[in-house]
Amino acid sequence: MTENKHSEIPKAYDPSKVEDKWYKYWLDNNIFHSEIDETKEPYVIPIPPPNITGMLTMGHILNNTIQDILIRTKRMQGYNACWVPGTDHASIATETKVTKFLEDKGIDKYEIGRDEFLKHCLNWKEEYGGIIIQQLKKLGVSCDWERERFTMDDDYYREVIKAFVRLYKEGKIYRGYRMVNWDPASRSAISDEEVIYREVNGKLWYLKYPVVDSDRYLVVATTRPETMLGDTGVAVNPDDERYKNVIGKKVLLPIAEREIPVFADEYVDMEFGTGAVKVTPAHDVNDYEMGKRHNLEVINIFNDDASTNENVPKDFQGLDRFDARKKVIEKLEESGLIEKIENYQNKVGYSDRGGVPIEPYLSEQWFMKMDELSKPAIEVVKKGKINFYPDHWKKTYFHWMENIKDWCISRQLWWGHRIPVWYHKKSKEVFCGVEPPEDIENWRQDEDVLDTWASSWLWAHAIFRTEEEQNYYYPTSTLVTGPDIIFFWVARMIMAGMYFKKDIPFHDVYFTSIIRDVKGRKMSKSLGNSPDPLNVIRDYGADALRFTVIYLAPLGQDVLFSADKCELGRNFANKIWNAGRFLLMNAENIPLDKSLKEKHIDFADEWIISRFNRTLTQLNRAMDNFEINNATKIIYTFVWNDFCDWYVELIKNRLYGDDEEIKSALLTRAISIFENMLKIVHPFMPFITEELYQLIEERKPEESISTSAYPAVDESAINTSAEDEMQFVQEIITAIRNIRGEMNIPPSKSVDAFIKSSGVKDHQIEYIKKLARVKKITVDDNLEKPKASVSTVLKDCEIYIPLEGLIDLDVERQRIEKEIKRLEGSLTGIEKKLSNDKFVNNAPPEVVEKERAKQKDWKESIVKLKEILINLNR
RNA sequence: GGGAGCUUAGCUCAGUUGGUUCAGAGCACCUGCCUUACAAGCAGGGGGUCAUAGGUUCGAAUCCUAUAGCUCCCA
Repeated sequence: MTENKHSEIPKAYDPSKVEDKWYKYWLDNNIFHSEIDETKEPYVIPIPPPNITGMLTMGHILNNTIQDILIRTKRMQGYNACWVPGTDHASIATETKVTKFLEDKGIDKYEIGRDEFLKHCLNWKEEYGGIIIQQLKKLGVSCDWERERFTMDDDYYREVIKAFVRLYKEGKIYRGYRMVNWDPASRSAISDEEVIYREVNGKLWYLKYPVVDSDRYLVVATTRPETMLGDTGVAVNPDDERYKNVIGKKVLLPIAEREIPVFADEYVDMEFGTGAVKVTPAHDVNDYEMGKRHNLEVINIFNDDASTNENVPKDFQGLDRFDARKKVIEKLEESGLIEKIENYQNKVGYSDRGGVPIEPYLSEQWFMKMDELSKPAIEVVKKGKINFYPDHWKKTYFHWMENIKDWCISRQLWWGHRIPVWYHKKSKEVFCGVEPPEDIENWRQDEDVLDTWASSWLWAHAIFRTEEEQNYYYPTSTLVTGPDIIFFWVARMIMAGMYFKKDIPFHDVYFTSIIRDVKGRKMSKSLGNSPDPLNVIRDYGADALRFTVIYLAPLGQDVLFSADKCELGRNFANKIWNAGRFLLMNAENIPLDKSLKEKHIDFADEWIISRFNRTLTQLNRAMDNFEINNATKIIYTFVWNDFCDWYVELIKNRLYGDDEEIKSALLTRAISIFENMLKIVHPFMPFITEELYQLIEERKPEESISTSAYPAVDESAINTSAEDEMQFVQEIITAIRNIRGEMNIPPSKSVDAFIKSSGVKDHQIEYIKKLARVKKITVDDNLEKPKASVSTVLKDCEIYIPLEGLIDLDVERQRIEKEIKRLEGSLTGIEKKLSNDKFVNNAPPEVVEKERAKQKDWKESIVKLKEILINLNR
């Protein structure tokens, strides 16, 4: 036993005194580090690398808590647990941030040039990029920090380049002049997945285009009047009677003063606007396709920042696209060429990162062919080699995979993996290689970098540096991530795994909930509704936050979170703390003796051991099915209801008795059960459990609960008869407490009880006395109801509490009548059922039997209660 | 337009294979308690036609269909 004075253990658990100490201890003892060990099965989690520009959010808390619970459980279960942490370089986000950072200092990115800018990026990463990692440590996560990776680490960088070169050489990557989603803010292309559509209240302008050699106008409706400067045609539906006579004619495009053709195309929707649409091949995907079909001229009117270029009339050049819109409208209005303006709601694509509307823009980009890459990735999920939790995400996955389009992987940015392609300055030869061409002075490297996801899609294997490590740790075990990146990352990682490693990247994918505020709104900085997790940890403790957030997060459901909900976890931590405090304080006076652990066992001990093993069975099943939320509830119920509410109370009689050996045996056993309980709580609440584990006895310096053996289920300890007996005793105690409550008898006042039953055994009586605060209990199968007593009827058991002078006959009558009414209601239901031949004949015999037994019990109880009612005045 | 998820106590949510031990938990509420682990606590209590309407079944919160409302994804 340790020398600590347990009576000095504070009454309330204070996480701030505990958490940092144990995190340091775990790191100092290298408990989270994994090395190849062929004798052990690896269990591996690749962290979803947070963005280096990011700060810890509640989403990260949930996500990483789940990962930590999984990895800590497996570690204790003897797996070679390896959780690889890291960050991703977040090309656009970081470049935007650093550009802004430099601007604030008066430095222009384009003036200092690429190399200088990249130095600033690295500096910025050194300074700020590790913040989120430091924040994560406060949560207690057991990542293998020695393995921390960054998507721009030299060797990771090389992996990305090697992957590009291989895909290029195998014909999976090509360069093409295409219409892409252009983000004018970052002046870069982005992928389809990075476009988010927002409903906006816009306008629909009806523009009048004069028909050449005629006095009529053709009216076109558009949401983007400024693009008219790039119109090169007007389209109508071939079946549209209204316009049959203008097909083949020309209209004079206002402002630009250009004659453009009117043509027919099936694509045109007769119902939209006037049925005639302006066609701008350079700035609309559908118009581009139409333009190709009809050989229209393609006039690009925008620079890469979406300002108007030299292809528009002088007065209109150099304007931002929204200023250009104003000016076009003004000009057309002056000329009387606007028929009308309607309010119009439509969806506009915005850049996920840049936050501005994207511009469909023609440019030279690099693409990855996805059709063949997707096939094996679809297979492995279909065949169940990879499982999704919740399973229904498969549908979303398949839908996207089966309609997959080529992936635009080039970005016009500097921060990222630069495309390993060189163009010969004279011969225009193209070279692609991991190493640059030898006569580098004759070559010019492609300016673009790769989409960040084209680096992080290699994460599951590229986090391991050597071939041996990849062979041992890959495929990884479980990926825990948000469903919002199912396409960006999960799907692409599966494709990368199948392509580069010929094997799945992970076996299970757990899709987490989305954390919202109490009103169900998404957490956002602008709303200010996102609590800072570090403040929550400071106020409630990391364990409380972890437990609460998991308790609130059922699989596949959103979580409505506010910091004060952490009282749940804090109170639970305090409950565990005080249970430990109780046991340890007793251990100051009662010597512990492990040789006595199996001695002096009575049914209460058998019951709690049985309950523990049953709980463990349920817990294991929940964890196997990734029902982590359910797991917290199973643990909570056992700890609070079974162990604290009942078992701790049940052992007090014996613990305060005279038999020293029994006391020793009992306390040793209780502490041993408590210690096992701590172990199953530990993955959820690592700090408090380590603290208590270390207080229980002097441990060796490296002996942590984190690496202790997880309890195994002992089937033989599951004892149904002890559980039944305990349930009977609990019912009696609850019944007496109920009477006390209803009769307003304070706890300080003890009562006597008469129990008419043949089922109550002598050894149960002391427990009933203690827990129901009864002074004297008389048990007799034939006893008469004592005078002036309150009664209650249980199955095979009547209880009388004499309360001379305290009984209000009306209250007592009402109490009994209410109980009779309740039972009669149940009885009516069951008798209806039993009188139905179809039920009796069709239902399984054991169900019918069960119903009959219930019917009998309730009938008997009603008879007894009625007797009591009749004799009430006696 | 296509798809996914949700609707159970005042609030937030559990409820695995249909069977009155399955109508539950936490919070909130009411009553009584500072009972030598814990007032961040203990004991007791009230509260729900399981969104609506049909259907399958001996039996439906649970399975099917339709409707309404909310959330999200894709086009």
